[in-house]
Amino acid sequence: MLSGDIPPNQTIYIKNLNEKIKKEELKRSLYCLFSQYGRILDVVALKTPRLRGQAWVAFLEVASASNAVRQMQNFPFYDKPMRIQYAKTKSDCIAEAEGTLAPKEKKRKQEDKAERKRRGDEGQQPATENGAAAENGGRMAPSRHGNSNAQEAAAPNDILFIENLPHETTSDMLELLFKQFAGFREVRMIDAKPGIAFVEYEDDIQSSIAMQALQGFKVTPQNAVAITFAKK
DNA sequence: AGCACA
Repeated sequence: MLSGDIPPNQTIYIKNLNEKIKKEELKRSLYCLFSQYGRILDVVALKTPRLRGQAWVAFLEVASASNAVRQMQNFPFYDKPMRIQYAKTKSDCIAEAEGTLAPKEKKRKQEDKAERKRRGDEGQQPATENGAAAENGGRMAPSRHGNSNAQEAAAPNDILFIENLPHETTSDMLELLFKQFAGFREVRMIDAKPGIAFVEYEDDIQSSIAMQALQGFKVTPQNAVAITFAKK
């Protein structure tokens, strides 16, 4: 398989990320970029020597991860093509949601060994863990509009396709809305096709961020816009 | 290249 013989997983593992990007920004951008494929439970990125340039994005559904692996393969992100695979193991946030989060003793492997070596080592005791603590603080908030796209998702595009607009909408109105996001280029509408529009950005990262931010935005109480990438 | 959850 292209995905390198790793079985499907709700979490994707991304490598070849630009290591110059700060951790928080990287996580936010990954969240924006990938939330088009479905609900994201968590984004993990560490800057330790062994883990920099890599990240994990945990989805609620495996189908989302599968679409992401295919569609975003080699996507140029901060000038470097992303290499995406399924993660090899289950994310803690998912185990936690399933109620199967392992007690946190056997977690570290290398550090564990190092520590044992350092302190002459003794027998291990199965310390009973308190499984009742339900804390999910500090995690990234899930997307408000659950995007359960279990099927095909359009490939990223610097042009967005906007639907469900009121027929009175003008391109000036849309420009007001979309130009608040970086990289905005222009709005295009077609007289013969009311209710839709195309909005162009400088690149697909910018357009993704705008999409994420404005997805489901209510232009009127009856008109929550639906945004997808335009077909190439 | 590198598969974690501080």
